[in-house]
Amino acid sequence: MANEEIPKKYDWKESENKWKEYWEKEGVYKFDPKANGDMYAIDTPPPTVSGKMHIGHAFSYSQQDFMVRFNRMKGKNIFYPFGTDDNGLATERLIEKMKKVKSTRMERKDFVKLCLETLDEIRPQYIADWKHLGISCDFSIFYTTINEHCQRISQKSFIELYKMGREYQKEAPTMWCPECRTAIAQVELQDQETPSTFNHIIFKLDDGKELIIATTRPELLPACVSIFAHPDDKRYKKLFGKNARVPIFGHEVPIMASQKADPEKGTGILMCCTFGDQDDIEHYKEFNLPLKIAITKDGRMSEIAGKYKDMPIKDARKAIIEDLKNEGLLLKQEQIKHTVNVHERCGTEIEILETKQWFIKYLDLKDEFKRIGREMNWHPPHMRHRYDNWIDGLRWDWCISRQRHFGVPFPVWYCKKCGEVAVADESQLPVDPLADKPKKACAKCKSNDFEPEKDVLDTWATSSLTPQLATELFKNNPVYKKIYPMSLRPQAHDIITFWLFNTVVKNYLHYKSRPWNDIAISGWALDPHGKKMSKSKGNVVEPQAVWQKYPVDALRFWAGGSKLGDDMPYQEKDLVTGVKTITKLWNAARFAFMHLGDYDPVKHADIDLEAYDKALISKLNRMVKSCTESFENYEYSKTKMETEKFFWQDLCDYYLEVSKDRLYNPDKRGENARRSAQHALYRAILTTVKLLAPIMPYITEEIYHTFFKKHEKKKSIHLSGWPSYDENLADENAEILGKIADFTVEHVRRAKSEQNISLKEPVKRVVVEAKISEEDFEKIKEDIKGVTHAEEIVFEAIKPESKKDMECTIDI
RNA sequence: GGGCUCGUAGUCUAGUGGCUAUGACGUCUGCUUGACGUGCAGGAGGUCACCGGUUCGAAUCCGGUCGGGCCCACCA
Repeated sequence: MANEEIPKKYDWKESENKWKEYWEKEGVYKFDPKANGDMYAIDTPPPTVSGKMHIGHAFSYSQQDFMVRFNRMKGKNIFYPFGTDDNGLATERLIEKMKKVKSTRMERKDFVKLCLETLDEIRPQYIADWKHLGISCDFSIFYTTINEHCQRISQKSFIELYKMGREYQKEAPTMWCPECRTAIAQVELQDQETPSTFNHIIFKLDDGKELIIATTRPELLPACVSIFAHPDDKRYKKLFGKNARVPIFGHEVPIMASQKADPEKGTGILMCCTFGDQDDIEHYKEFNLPLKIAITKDGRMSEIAGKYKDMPIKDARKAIIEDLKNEGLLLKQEQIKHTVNVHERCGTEIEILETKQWFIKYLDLKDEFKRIGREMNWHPPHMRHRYDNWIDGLRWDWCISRQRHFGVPFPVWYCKKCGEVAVADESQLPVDPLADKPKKACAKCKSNDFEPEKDVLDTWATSSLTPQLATELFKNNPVYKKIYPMSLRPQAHDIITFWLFNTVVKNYLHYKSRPWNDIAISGWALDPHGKKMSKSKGNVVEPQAVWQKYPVDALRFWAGGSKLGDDMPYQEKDLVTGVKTITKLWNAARFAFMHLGDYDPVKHADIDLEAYDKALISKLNRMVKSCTESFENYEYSKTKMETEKFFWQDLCDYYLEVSKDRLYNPDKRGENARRSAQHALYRAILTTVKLLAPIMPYITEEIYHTFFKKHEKKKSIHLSGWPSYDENLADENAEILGKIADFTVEHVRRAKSEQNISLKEPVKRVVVEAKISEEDFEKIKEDIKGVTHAEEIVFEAIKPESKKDMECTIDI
């Protein structure tokens, strides 16, 4: 391109649209199953299609993309699929709202169909945000966690684990959300601090004596089945074996001893209800207590609550407290704050109900899961502790059935005659038992009369299969074997216990192997004050609004500023810095090419370099080495920092200024001096742009095409190869000379600044003292003279034994 | 209560034993330097949370204290 055609300003909006389209049209990120090079396969997190991309997504997806782009430039064969997560409650709610329907009033098949159709409509717009962010996925390797492909894999997984004996169905106390009316798993619990009242309630003994029990949940009184105190508690020892009468409800319950009772807590004596908490379940099992259910699946009082029947839990609590007061059975009330478990989707306090559910048995495998955890490389390493910590705290088998309408159906029927479980045949997957029939008669009694399972699978039972959902798209291709285990699982730290752990579980159960080699855990984007963003606080920043105002590259540049795993405050000023860097890159490249003229990197490859240029190339070469190492270690922020510093300080502030004399005045300095500068400029700008390409894909592509493509010939900078370290370019001596030159320039600049005079003003005399030979100094003398506009430069050698290394005196 | 993690100029941040503690933003003073004023040059600004220890030497290692964050547990 001729100089006059190069625009003075970089138009980022135009550039973004142009390259986004070009990358797609040219298949720059297309996976090639036949390509050479080591495989680098990414288990891309499928974002929930029912939401909008938020700044946290922009943050963490940018970070994973840096690493992918680096590996692509390194020549690896990139398998980078994209999926959307549209399974589960979030989608169900969205479709109900959008289409004004109630899923429960529709046939499951019809509702699922409506979901799939609606999702197909809204998905392209949603994915467009990810494309705009510059994520270099091959978007044609695509799955949605609810489509037929995924349903088939998910159901197949269920069938396999069932046949292995890892899945069982059981009537058991289960965590239940009365709002969503479904069983949930331990991982879906969330803590919430809630104000509550500690009620001291009077129970009567046979002999008329009173027993004071403190509880926050008096509505569970009808479900009270026993009373416990610590075996050594002197206050209650004599009561063991006796009965107490439950106030209002009047039934008698035994008073027993339990190690779990804490004499220090409350009144030291507690009531056991079926069920209020974990301990109740354990007491229920240990003492073989009766089952009294006070709460129904929709969060109301059951029949045993008598006159409180059908009341919502909280109303019943109030009414019972009122009645206790009236009967003089409420001794006192204390206001307390305590944390309760709520359902993470809806914030409703969970209940423990006895229901029939499907479970994956895995508590016996804790050590194996931890072993697999140690087999993988965690970045940063300490994130593995969260994983171990979670496994240590696991107390429930994985409940995988949900009493919902939308999701992957259980491929299961029950024989009406004998109750035997019939699982679907693999050939009929995906299957909906509500509409389809088993292929064979009942294995036990040969009956053909079946009852379908209505429940759907937990959404995590499917999303824990993302390595399979993606790789099985290439099941019939020889490359299939090379993709698994995948190279990388990138994700944020909040779902280590959900997605990451569950994926390890499924992959272990199916293959006894780890799903990935590396794990990269991103942090969160925080508000400018380091606080978590949330809609209720009103401090949410939308990436769509950001890239209206700033280039996407600037947003990614910000995301590249934090170490992997660290949270990062979002500050608009960081975007401004990004914009400045983009402008500076554009201008520096423009400057370089204004002066490159007929320079040809191939034809002029054997140029005899000037000392100052050798210094630059040597430094650049060292930087390539350390940037590569940083990237290989997932430390993209180090690469960014180092490159940025080199570019801004070494290259722009010093090199470009020093080289001007040679570029503008070839008559004075000679043809070789000019060619040498051209060579250094070409290499330095190209290398810098390549090092920043993973972080800022748009501006670097623009610069590559505008200036370098005619020489470099690759169709994209992102396929142009990562710069390689060349030992032969290391030149320690040249770097020392470079340092002396820069030191001198700095001193002259300071002297001029102190005198408030322009940098282009000449100075009379500069005396440089350094520990080099006169001969070596001659190699940089003209460069120093050119940039400082010194009329006279005098050199004095410092003796090797002297303490100081260099000195500079200026005579203005 | 347990695990992990962090505490560095007004703000964000680099730095895991060794020159005068890094960079950016902000601030102050200059400079219309033939790429860029979205720029250039220069300056001011820090008891590296606190206490103690190891060491010739500590922001960095060890112990403790205080404070923030995340996860888990408890929820009588």
